[in-house]
Parts: sequence; structure tokens; C-alpha cells
Amino acid sequence: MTTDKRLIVAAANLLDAGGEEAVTLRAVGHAAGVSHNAPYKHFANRSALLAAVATVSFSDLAEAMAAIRGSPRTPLEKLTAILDLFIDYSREHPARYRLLFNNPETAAAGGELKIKALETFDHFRSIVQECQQAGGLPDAPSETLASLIFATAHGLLAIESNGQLHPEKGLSSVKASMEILLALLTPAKM
Amino acid sequence: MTTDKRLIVAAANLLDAGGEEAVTLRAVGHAAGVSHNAPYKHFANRSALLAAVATVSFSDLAEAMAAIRGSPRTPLEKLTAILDLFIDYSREHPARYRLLFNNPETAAAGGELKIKALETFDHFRSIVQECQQAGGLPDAPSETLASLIFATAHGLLAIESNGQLHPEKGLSSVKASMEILLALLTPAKM
DNA sequence: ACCTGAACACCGTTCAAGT
DNA sequence: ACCTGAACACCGTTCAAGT
Repeated sequence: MTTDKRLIVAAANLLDAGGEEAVTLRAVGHAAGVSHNAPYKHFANRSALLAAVATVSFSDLAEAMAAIRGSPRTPLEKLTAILDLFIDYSREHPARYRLLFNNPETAAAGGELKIKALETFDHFRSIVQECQQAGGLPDAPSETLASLIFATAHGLLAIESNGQLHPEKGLSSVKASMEILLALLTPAKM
Repeated sequence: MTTDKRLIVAAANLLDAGGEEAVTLRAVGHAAGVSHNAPYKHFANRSALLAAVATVSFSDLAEAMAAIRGSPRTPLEKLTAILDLFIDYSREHPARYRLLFNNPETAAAGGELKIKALETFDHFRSIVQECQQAGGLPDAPSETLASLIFATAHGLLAIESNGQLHPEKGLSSVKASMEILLALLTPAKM
């Protein structure tokens, strides 16, 4: 594996294991078997290395979403699956989730990172559109509705981690709340 | 003004002006007219100082929400007003907003900070409940519904700042999307 | 009780130099 | 082309000392 890939992997592992503050260039270099400033030969600075981690992470997410999108399930099952994927990802990789969806620098990025992020969102939007065509979601621009649903999941995860979402019997509060939202949004069958 | 208050004000100003990274104890001390480690005589460490900033910020927010809650408006007008307050706050004080609603340390805090945060949320929940009683929102536990609406606003602000929310003609996208959500949630008049 | 200045460990970044 | 080690500026934190 080339040094730049090893640096990205090392940074991602440190991020998952110890949060963003644990991703020091010294630790990354050491984990990749190079000196503490070898990263500068591959990335402009620490932010650029984190952006590279975000880019590959978005790629992985987009790939998993594409698999769900192409699977033989009903649109509503796909929507539930993709929401679960997203929610599980945030629980299993909280610091990386923060880097992807809660980081001003990631947000301000352009280039490949932005493209991968938009790709990820488009898989989600497409599944929402399938649900609309199947009559399971109301008739609004799919992008607007997808933003709303995605934003709600994202926001619920945030307030859950803020301890402001009271747990409900057994079930994940976020998943339960998303089911309530989808139920409320489902057009009345005539 | 006592030194501890001056330190909190200085930290809040630095936060608003330059983001969290600008809140160094050296800069805070200098702005408050004391040495770079005088803060340690009033706060356990940098995190504790930021927690104090969060606490007074939540207090201010709760006060503004209480004013809306007690104003002579219809429940739906109050809900719109409180959502606008929240959205405007995030735009005018982005770094402070992040500290309040997007910070793992704030989330993990207890004590007065937690109390003030819950107080803020309860004003919101109460107005949602008023809307439900007026028939403008569906019949679900007010806490659950309030969490959903709050989470959606929070999430929309996040994806807007992530550049994933396309602007709509003139209006704030977040405010427009929230109106769509409320319209979709409004029970059909029979 | 409240504050200061020196000191320590750590970090991002730069630079001159090595192969 | 790729890497290393020393160095610099900056930061959070601690400590001994001052009033």
C-alpha cells in the first residue's frame, strides 16, 4: 500500500478510536511507519488529510447505499434500510460521522470530497423518489422531501447524543422517531 | 463586573468573532485584563469555561423563548416565531450555536448547563403542545413531536451549512422547508 | 482569596539536509 | 521523488511565588 493510503487508513483508525483530537500528525506518521512530518509530502496539512479521510468514507457510504438502492426490496423497505445504515454508522463511528456531517471544514470543501458527498445524498434522494412514486410519501420535490427526512434523522441523532431524546422501550429512539415521522408523512389511503 | 463574568464575556466574544479555535486561554485572559492563567482560578480548565459560556447562552435563549411563549399570539405563530429565533441564532452566532447544540462535551455535561438546556427545550415543547391542542399538529406525545420538529430544524441547518440544501427563491431554505414540514404535519381539516 | 511569570509537554508547521 | 531531524511558534496546564 502506498504511503498516502497508509496515512489515510492510520488517520481513520485514530479518528474512530480516539476522536478528532487523537488524530495528530505525529500519531498518524508513527502508525503509518513514517516520521511525524512525512504527511506533508502527501497532504498540504492536517485538514487536507482529514478531508481525504472524509472522501474515502463518503465513498464507502455511497457504495453501501448503492447496494441498498439496487436490492430487490420495496421502496419503503429500502428507505428504512438506508436510514438504519445511516443511524448505525453514526453509532459505530461517531467521530467519523462528525467529520462527515458536522464539520465546517468538510462543509466548506469542494473538489472530490464535495462530489462524493453529493453522490451519497443522491442515493438517498433517489430512494425517497421511489417511495413517492409508490405512493408511500407525499408529492413534493424529491430533493426537498429527501432533505427534510435526512435532516430529521441527522437532527435526531444530534439531540439524542445531546441527551435530549428520551429513550423508548427497547427500540432505538431515533429509529422509532423516524418511523413516526414516516407514518405522519404517509398520505392517507383513499 | 467580577473577573469570572468578564472571562465568560471575553470567551463568548472570541467565540463569536473567531470560532472555537480562537478561544485560547491566553486570548481570553488578555481580553479580560488578566494573565493567561488567571482563568484557572475561576474555572477548572478550558472546557469548564466553554461550559460556562454555554450555560449563559442557554439562559439567554430560554429567556427569549419564554417571551415568545407568553406573547399574545396564536400557537402556530408562536411556533413559527420560536423556529425563526432558533434559525436566526444559528446564523448570527454559528460557533456558539455549534457549542450549544453540536458539541460532545456540552452534550455530556450535567449540572446547571444540563438544566438550562432542558429548560430551553421545554419552552419549545410547550408551544408544540399548544399547537396540538389548537388542532394545528397531529396527536402524538408532545415531547416526541417536539423532538421531531426541533431535530428537523437542527438537521436542516446542518445540511444547509454543508451546502447540501439548495437555496429557494429569496426565502431562507431552512424556513421554507420547515413550513413544508409543518404543512405536511397539519392534520387534514374535516 | 486572587493573581503572576516561568516552566513543561504537546502540537502543527517549516526548513535544511539526506538518499 | 520521498523522507528525516531540528527548530519555531503556539497552546493547555502546573507550580512556586507574590499581595
